[in-house]
Amino acid sequence: MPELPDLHVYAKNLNKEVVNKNITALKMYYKDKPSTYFTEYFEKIQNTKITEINREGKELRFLLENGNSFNVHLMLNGRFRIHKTQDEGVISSKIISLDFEGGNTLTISDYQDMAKVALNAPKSPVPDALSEDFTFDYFMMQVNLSKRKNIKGFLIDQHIIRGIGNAYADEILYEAAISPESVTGKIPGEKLRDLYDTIISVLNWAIKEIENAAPDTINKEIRSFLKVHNSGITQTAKGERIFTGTIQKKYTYFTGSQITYK
DNA sequence: ACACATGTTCAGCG
DNA sequence: CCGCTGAACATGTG
Repeated sequence: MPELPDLHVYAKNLNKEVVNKNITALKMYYKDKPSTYFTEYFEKIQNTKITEINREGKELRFLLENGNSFNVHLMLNGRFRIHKTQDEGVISSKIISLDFEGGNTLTISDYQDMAKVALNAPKSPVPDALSEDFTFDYFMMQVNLSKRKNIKGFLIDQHIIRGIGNAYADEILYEAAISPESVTGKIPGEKLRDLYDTIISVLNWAIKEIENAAPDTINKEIRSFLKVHNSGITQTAKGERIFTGTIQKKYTYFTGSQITYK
């Protein structure tokens, strides 16, 4: 559920809660895996400290004082919680927990069991949408490699750009006035420049909105400020009627003011 | 009570 | 090879 802006805020707030506290115990709750599968995790994550939590695409990377790291991907329904260690029994669908000195525990839970943890994951070569590596030249190179691809499919493809999901793809395309049914290679050059700039501005705008609405959150879904991808409204602030439909297998919100290039 | 919400991987088709 | 489609995962929130 969370996308780049949500995860950005979660990472910032998790830093405030768990950095520089000794990890006294690691607990892993995976089913269908022998306990030896996780021996390495226990060796490398316990009795050290988290020094920094960074967001990379839709994952958070936890850097440890002993030089190791682990990545967390929440997938559709994963959730971070911080609670008293003694309250672990009331949390259901646990994936992994880290107990900290002082009596708090960070738990990642997921009722679908899809959230992923990866020890010492290699850095992805694909640029994050808000990283310096995501340049206009890179963006145009990828456009030229995917000329026949649907533009919404292009934006949410994590092998092209990391971090954009279903909701923000709709917001970006609305703001850039490009229909989600457009074909990437048919969009004119100046609109591609707009689109590139809009990706960055919409994501940064959303981070600010979420920080204002929920300054300390590590798991809330703030979506009510979205201009089109919003089930609570039937028209935009400009009075455009909002249509919905399935595009690229994803439930999509759009308006008639967005131009289709195909 | 019920609509709505999301990401990834893999197999298969044209 | 490229791009699209469906299946599977399963329940919380308002």
